[in-house]
Amino acid sequence: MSKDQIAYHTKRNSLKNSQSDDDDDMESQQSSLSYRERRREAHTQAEQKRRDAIKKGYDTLQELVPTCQQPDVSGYKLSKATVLQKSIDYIQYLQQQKKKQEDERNALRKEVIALRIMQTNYEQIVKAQQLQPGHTETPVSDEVKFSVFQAIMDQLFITFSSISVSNFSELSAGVFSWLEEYCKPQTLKDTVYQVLRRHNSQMRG
DNA sequence: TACAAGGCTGCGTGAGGTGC
DNA sequence: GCACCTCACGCAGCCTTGTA
Repeated sequence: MSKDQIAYHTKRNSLKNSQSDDDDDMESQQSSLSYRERRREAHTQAEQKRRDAIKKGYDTLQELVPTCQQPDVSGYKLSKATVLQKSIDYIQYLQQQKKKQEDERNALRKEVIALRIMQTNYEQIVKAQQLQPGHTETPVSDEVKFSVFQAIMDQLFITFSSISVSNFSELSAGVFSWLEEYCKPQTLKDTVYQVLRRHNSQMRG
C-alpha cells in the first residue's frame, strides 16, 4: 500500500470512528488509547497476518505446481485466480495418472498370477513324465548336454536373425514379437523335441 | 497518443462465528 | 463476555487493453 493510501485510510478511519472514540475516551480517561482504538489496531494487524498467510499459501502453491512456475504468455505474474485454476487442472491430471498406473499394476499382477499357474502346470507335466513306466534316469555327459543346448540355440537364432536391428525401437519391437511367436512354451517344447530326436537318430546312426 | 474502462491486488474495517 | 478468526465490502493504485 502506498503512503497516499495509508494516509487516506488513516484519515478516513479516524473520521469514521471519531464519534465513538470520543465516547470511549470519556468513559475511560485513564488509558491514552481508547479500547475501541486498541481493538482496531489489533484487528488491523491480525488481518494483515491473515492476508500474509493467504499470500504465502498462494506462493507455495505456485512453487509446487509445475504449470504455475513460469509466468503466463504475456510475461506477467500469474493472478491468484489463474494459480487456483492451474492447480485444479494439475491435481486432476495427477488423479488421471494415478488411475492409469493402478490399472497397469493390476494388469501386471494378473499376468504374474497367470505365469505362476503356467509354471506349476509345466512342473507337474515334467514330474508326470518322469514317473511314466520305462522312464529311466541315465547319466548324460556335459558334452552331450552342450551339444543339445547348442542345437537348440542354433534353431532359435535362425528365427531371431529375421529381426530388424536398424534402430532401438525396431529392435525392441522385434524382440517382443519374436518372444511371443517363437518362445511360447509349446513352440520351445517342439523345438526341444525336434533337436532331441535328431540327436538320438545321430547317436543310433 | 491520450483517455476511459476493466481487472487485479492490497488495505482497513464491520459483522458474524467460534472456543474458552 | 471476551479474544480471536474469517469473510465480505468499499476503496485506491497500478497495469493492460481497446478506442477515438
